[in-house]
Amino acid sequence: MQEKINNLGELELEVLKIIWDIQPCTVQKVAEILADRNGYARTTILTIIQRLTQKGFLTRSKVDGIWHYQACQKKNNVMSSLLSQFIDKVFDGSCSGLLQHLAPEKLSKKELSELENLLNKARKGEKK
Amino acid sequence: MQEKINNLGELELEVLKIIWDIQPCTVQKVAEILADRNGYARTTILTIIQRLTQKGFLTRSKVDGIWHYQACQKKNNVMSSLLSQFIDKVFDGSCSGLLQHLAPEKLSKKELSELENLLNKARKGEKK
DNA sequence: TATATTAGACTACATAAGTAGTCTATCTAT
DNA sequence: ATAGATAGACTACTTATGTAGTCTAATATA
Repeated sequence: MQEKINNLGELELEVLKIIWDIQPCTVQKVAEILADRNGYARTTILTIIQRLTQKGFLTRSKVDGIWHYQACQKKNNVMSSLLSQFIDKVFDGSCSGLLQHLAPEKLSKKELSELENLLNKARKGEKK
Repeated sequence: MQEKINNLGELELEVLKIIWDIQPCTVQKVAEILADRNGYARTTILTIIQRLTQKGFLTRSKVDGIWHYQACQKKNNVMSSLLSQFIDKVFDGSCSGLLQHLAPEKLSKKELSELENLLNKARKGEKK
């Protein structure tokens, strides 16, 4: 169902996340946020956004002479895809492997109930 | 507790995994396995193993004039570290995020019981 | 011993990603 | 109209990683 997302660097992902939150938005806006957080130069963010656009993660439209960007892939899809690729690469596709390395003592209450939820959902669809 | 492992490429990890399995071993041995699987040149694997050694993942000792390699970091530690970094980077450190993206319908029976196990362990240590 | 094979060091080249500078076209305000 | 500020295109440099070749030393074999 999902396409391979092998080509998404760390900063690129960070920028993409910001855009998911505040889209539609300008380079300027994203740059401000990231400059505050990490002191990146404006043109660094510009470049990243340009690359994200090329790679098909963003679209843009001009409003009053300024480009406004929007994500054109759903956050959930991208996240799921990243996760499944990670599981493939690190745990040879086995969720087991991953699960064994999730430190139980680090899970919060909220996470615990999510876990329970996941388990229930899975049990339900089980049978076979 | 664990050091950052930011510097481990995909092929490097693949090689490291093989070495965890068959160590102590020679470049030759690893190269054979990977040549079969993916047609890599012998020297490609040599290079990867050299880099892994530099990066502190492997040690070597000469036996009859030939280098034998061994991992010097535990597989479990490396895996955990990779996972936690991934969670940091993709899900902003939240296991929740990850859990929500684990597709329940993809979990096998074995994985289900592991999940249950994890949940129990966590519940036990909960209280606070 | 001359030759073929093997192992390893070193070099090299490509691509992706991080990072940012320069230059140019606007736009805005004096 | 001119000067400073803004936005964007382009270029550039760096490091990590994938990929593999060349050259040399050592070993085995004919």
